[in-house]
Amino acid sequence: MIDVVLADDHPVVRAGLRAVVDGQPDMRVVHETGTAEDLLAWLDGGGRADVVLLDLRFGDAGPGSTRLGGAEATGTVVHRHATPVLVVTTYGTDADILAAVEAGATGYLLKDAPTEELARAIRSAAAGEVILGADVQRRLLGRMRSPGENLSARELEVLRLVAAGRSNDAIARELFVSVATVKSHLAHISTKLGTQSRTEAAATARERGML
Amino acid sequence: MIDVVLADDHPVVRAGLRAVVDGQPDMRVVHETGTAEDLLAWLDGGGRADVVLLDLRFGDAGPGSTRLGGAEATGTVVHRHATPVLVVTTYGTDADILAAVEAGATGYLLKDAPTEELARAIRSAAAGEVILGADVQRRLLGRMRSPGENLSARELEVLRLVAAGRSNDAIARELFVSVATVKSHLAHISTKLGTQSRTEAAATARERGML
DNA sequence: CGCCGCATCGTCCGAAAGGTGGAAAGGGCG
DNA sequence: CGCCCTTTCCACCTTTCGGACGATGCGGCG
Repeated sequence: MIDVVLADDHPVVRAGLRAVVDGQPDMRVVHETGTAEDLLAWLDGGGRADVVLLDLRFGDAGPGSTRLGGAEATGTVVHRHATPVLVVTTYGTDADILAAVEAGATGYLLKDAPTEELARAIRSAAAGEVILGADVQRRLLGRMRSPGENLSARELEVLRLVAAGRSNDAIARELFVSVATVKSHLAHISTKLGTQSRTEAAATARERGML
Repeated sequence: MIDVVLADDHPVVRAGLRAVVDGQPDMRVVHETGTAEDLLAWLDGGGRADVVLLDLRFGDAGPGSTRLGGAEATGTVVHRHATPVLVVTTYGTDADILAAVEAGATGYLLKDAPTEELARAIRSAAAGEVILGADVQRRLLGRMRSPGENLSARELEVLRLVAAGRSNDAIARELFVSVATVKSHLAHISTKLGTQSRTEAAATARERGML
């Protein structure tokens, strides 16, 4: 019997995951929670599980929230409790997936995966295997080819303003530097991202979840 | 007894909605589907329902897909079958909500709404009342102030490509028109959106969920 | 029928952005 | 101590954009 913990802040999705798990003869839900804190408290309090199903977008509500994110929760669960974490989320940007995998997630699935694939993934995770959905793997491979993300803090700052639609001049005034500096940063950014223009750089940044 | 139809392309979410509905003594699921076409076919074939729970992001997969979107499906269901549609979706941009409401949706909820609120919304929808979540109402009010979105189909097409980082020249070749036309469209777009540059227009478009 | 919105194209010109090739100052590291 | 990276800045030049006109044809609407 595989003991599963559900960690998702959407009640509906939680109910759906429960329905899938309960529909399998060889697994059951032993705990269900809507916050990362609660999940960790339960595990710290002696809770035992074979697999944790976790929404990566845990606590995504506000920018000022001090709540734990899905990636941090994943890392803590994996390292402190040696429990496999299967990340199940709705939309997956490249950065999301990478963050989950780097945090030690055992698997990554999108919520539109068929229930049968989900059940298989849970069994694999419980057995310690690393499972990534076919589309996820494709994304990761495409992602690896492009070196990306060696951007310095300053460059990222500039890139963010570019993606917000500011002109070089506006960015220069906002960062208290000259236009030449902004252009210089932008040139470096485009080199690192392999883009041809500011707009393309902004689009790429968004696509990779770097904003 | 309230007869409910589930229309969502995420199996997990569908299972969750079913669990919520089945947990209520006064309602039941009479049909469940993952595509808008199937939903319409079922209704056209004589299927009767008191409420349709529908994911707005129906068939959001590819740009080249000929599948029906959630908004179109909503409009068809409401007008052809006089059945209340309760839109339940994960992330709701202003444009999404507006599209749903304009298409005639009876209600709009986010998936992170508590199950009890969802059940209440279903009863309200079945009774013909229009129910919008508190946060949704707040968004709508803020949305009304900005004029926006009188963009023509062609202009939107151009805007999408701009947001994807294409140059005017690339867009012109992609749409089989001259660069002058692209610039003309772009000028109109910036006038309508009140933006000063292509990048700002792209940023605004994203913010308003027009992509 | 005229008017308006839409889509298409054109020219001209100035402004913005991008590319090239520097340079200088500071920090970190072997 | 040199070496590299980051950040800052400069000048020069080319490409691209954006604004300001105008012009055509089409379709809907009163």
